Amino acid sequence: MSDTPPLPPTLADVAERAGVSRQTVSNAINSPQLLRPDTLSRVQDAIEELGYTPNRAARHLRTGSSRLIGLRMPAAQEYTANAAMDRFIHALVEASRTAGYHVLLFSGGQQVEGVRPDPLAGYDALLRSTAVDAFVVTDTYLGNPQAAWLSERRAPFVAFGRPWGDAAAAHPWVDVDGAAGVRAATEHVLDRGYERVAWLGWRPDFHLGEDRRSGWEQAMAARGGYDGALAVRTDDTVHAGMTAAAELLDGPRPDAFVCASDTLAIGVLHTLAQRGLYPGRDIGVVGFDDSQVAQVVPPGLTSVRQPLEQAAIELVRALRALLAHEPYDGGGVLLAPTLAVRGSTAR
Amino acid sequence: MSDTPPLPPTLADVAERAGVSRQTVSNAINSPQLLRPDTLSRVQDAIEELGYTPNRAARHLRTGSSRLIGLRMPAAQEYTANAAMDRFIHALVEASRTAGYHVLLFSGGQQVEGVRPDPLAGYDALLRSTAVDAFVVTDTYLGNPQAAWLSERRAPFVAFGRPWGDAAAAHPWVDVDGAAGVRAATEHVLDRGYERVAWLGWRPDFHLGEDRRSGWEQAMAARGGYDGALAVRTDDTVHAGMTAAAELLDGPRPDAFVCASDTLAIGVLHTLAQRGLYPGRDIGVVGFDDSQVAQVVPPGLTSVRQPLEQAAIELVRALRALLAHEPYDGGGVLLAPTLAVRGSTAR
DNA sequence: ATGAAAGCGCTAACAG
DNA sequence: CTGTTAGCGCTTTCAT
Repeated sequence: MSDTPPLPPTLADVAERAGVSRQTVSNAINSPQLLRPDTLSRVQDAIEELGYTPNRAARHLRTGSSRLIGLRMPAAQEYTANAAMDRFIHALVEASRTAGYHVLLFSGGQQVEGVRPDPLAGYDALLRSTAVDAFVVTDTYLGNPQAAWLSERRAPFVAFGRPWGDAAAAHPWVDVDGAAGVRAATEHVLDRGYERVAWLGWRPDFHLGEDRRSGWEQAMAARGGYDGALAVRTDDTVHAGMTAAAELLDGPRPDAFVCASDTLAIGVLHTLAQRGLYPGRDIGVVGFDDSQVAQVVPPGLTSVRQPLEQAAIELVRALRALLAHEPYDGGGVLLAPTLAVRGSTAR
Repeated sequence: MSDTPPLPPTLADVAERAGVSRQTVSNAINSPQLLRPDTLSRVQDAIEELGYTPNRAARHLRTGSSRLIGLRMPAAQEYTANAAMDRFIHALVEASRTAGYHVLLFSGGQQVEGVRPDPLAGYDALLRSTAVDAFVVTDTYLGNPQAAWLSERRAPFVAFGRPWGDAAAAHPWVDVDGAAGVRAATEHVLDRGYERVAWLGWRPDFHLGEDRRSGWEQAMAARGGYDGALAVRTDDTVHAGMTAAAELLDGPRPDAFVCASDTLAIGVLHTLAQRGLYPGRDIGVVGFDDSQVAQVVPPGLTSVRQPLEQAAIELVRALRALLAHEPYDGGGVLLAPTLAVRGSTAR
């Protein structure tokens, strides 16, 4: 470990070995059709023998493209079941790789007690230093300034999440149809023989939550079972889910809960456990996100699963179009979720 | 969205505005002590006004440092409770940021059916293209070729995980003392009044698992309760945990389980649920990793928590020393885990 | 089809 | 303390 690593070979090294000029090597890599077959293979052999890979800094400096996509990494939320970030990041890394990109992670800076972290921190510096070619923005709730701010600076970005309520938004986006997922979940529960299906959702200031709620309402109305008293909106915590479930069970007596998140659904499971009720057999429960928690908690939590791998592929596709300066058609991509059925809806 | 974004300002722009040469601006950024206070503040004002940030590609090309740390992102393991990656990545991003680094994520390539993915894929290309300054390597089980391979090429890297059994390994590492964590967990269980404490671990070919097991053995022996029949080694799946727990309950009748992972502990909870036994009150259960699952599953799973934030800080510290070519003292950093106590060990 | 020259933005070395 | 010069490795004209 004492001496320094050998310097990687450069274009010039390859050129010398192949007996051609540096430009010819560059062409062999970037425009191979310009070379005569024999020259090309001679150069390729030299590249192979030397283990040559173009220097990214030089290429970046020259072409202006870093082949890096920026993604802001939010702090892991503990004591919730929102564990989808893992899967999304991996999917994005994979999808980026096939397009010749890597993912650069950054964070919004230290969480200071009482001070709301600046969601723009990080974006600006990366943009001005040309560290990334584009961003993938994940938290696009209404009022989040990122999209507007990035648009203003004409920074290339694609959002995972619709520009809720912002009709003026003019950036590409990919999202999952939560309403359809909840509708399918509600229909599944009704098909299983549960009748009084409650909705356990978020406070109405999130469009995302209201969208999901509409799926429940549609399914219930279509079967003639809609009852507004069966819908509750609360915070996205296990404790809030527990409390809301207890109140519903004491009031309008639902026999199933469709929830806006796995976190809320877990809250329901807590209340059932306290009352000696068994998920599935006694009360049906459905979550949203197909977290690891849903997958392993006894007896298995039925949950709406987002197609994150597909979403990542669509995001990268949109990014490539954006970076190739293809005209943006103004539309987004809406993907259909699936339902992972488990013990909590087994009667 | 039609015209191109304005080009970021360069050193020359700042120099012109401040009425100095480019080099002086560079000095103002990299060696401010060389400038006269008034010149410095004039340059700083110009930087501020123009919103200048050094171009990373140019800096990288010139200095040879990308200020990027490479981390391989493994695929999320579904149907397990091993959700610590999220937390670790965020911690690493945070720690890197304070040191002026960003994290570049890459993956080992597509998982092909039946073909074991090459753990070296990705490392080589990033190294030769000088895309990253160093790597953080996370899966350092014995027989994993990454460490040896990287050492051989003199690639700077730090491992999160000890070089188990490889006495020749000469790279910096940071790890968590699993044995101590399990020992504390076992003592906690004994203190709570459980007596026949079983060990539910992994197959013995992983040093990591044997290390954790030794913590259980030590604690049991110290209290005079050691019984080899109470130890089981199996695969790290929920199902294996279920089966092993059932067999133990039918055989040597333990009244508590200390497990090598939250995944196995969840398996125990499944078996308890099937038999109408209540975690904590009837049978104590402890997991390892303090996953989201442990945090939210009713009635809460007591679990050994790795200090990942601290680990990330130590990893970055080691990385900085390595990149500054400080002599490596040959030692590693071993961190003490904590125990998150929850309902599954409440009597 | 191949080669020569220029320059992306920055910093290290040196001159004033 | 400040300015000049050179060059990191690559790609993009433009000649040949």
